[in-house]
Amino acid sequence: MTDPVDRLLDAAESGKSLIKNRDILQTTYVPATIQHRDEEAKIVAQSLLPILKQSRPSNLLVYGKPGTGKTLVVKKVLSKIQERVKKSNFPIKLVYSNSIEETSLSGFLVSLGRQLGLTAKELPITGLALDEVFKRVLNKIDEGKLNTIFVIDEIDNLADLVAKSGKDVLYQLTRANERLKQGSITLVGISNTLTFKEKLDPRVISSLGEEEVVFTNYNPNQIKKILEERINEAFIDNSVEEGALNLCAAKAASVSGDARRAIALLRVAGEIAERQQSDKVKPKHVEEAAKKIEEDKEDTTLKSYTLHERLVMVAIMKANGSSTGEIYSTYKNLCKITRQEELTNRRITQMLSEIELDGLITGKIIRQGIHGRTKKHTLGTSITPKKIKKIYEKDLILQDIL
DNA sequence: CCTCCACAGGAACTGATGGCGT
DNA sequence: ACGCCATCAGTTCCTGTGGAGG
Repeated sequence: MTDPVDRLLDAAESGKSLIKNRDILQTTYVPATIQHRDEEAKIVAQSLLPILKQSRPSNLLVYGKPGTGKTLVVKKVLSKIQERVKKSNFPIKLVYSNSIEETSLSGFLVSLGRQLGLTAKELPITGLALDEVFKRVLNKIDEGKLNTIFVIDEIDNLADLVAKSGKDVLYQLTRANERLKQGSITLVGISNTLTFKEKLDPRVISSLGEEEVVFTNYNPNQIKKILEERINEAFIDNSVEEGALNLCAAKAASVSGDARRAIALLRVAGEIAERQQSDKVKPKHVEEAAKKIEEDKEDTTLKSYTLHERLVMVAIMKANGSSTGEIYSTYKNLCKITRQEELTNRRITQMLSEIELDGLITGKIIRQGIHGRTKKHTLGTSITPKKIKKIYEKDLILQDIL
């Protein structure tokens, strides 16, 4: 009469684990060599040579779709340069920031400052004028005679923030060297789109785009090779079926050529296979993994929604396939039942397009002549009413309307 | 051919929040 | 204590639009 938990743990203990080194399957893991990217790595290194020679800061722009290894290559090259330069009296300070994680310009600048060693006291998250934050960051560099390399990932996002606020932080960054008596700033911008330049101030382009590197998409064969290398290191021998490997590569390549996705898919498939006590990772595990990743993503976005976003989701669920106007009145009804103050039409329209961006619903503009123009909103195929109910059933306010 | 519907979606504003500097 | 500066969710006001129906 064993406890079910014990039984589960016993099984897990005695069961073979297919994965021998989990870290290698993390997408943040930097492999010893980055395959198929020698050319690009060389260009990156080349354009950063001036720093190594201590002559002058030089900026660089890197393009490539997500999962093409651009960030990895840049990090790799930079850490090599840093290594070489360590012994000299010209140390380099690496600062990496991913703009997608920052919702505001000051947040971005503060994260740069923090990495330079400014404490919360010296550089508070909020309360300071942008110019003041900028000044403090520059002071730190000046005082410490720091030679900094700012790696700005997803720089497109930052460019959007700049455009929205009208504060030309990027321009100031490119010109900051003129304000520094000691130390220097080198910028490495990483962008997902080739067209993002159009969004930038031409003065920024001229100094930031001195050098450019383009990372092309991986093709299925390259993805397969990348996966093979990781499999060799992370899995025990002969534990991934050829068919599963091919499916991983094919799935990732067909969507985007995104190697990160392929690796994530492989990892989850491996975990599923282990849990099922399978002795090998099989194609069906990959299928299940793809489904699970998708569902997990949906669940977390659904959970991240605010009360009114949730109300809108429920409204769409109740009036699946109807127009903005109909959804709005359904939503207003729900507000009445739950005794919430209703938001304006405009805000709901905006929420609808935000939810669409999250991929949970699809909107289709339809024109009905004299009956005007509207958008029909439909739940995504994998977003069932059942799923929404399950996730929101714990929400006390929503209980009555589910 | 013109009109006019039912919204889409941009822009500018508001008010709360929050912490700094003096 | 008070003003300043920035962010954020939300509001107000607005202009734009393709085609069915007259």
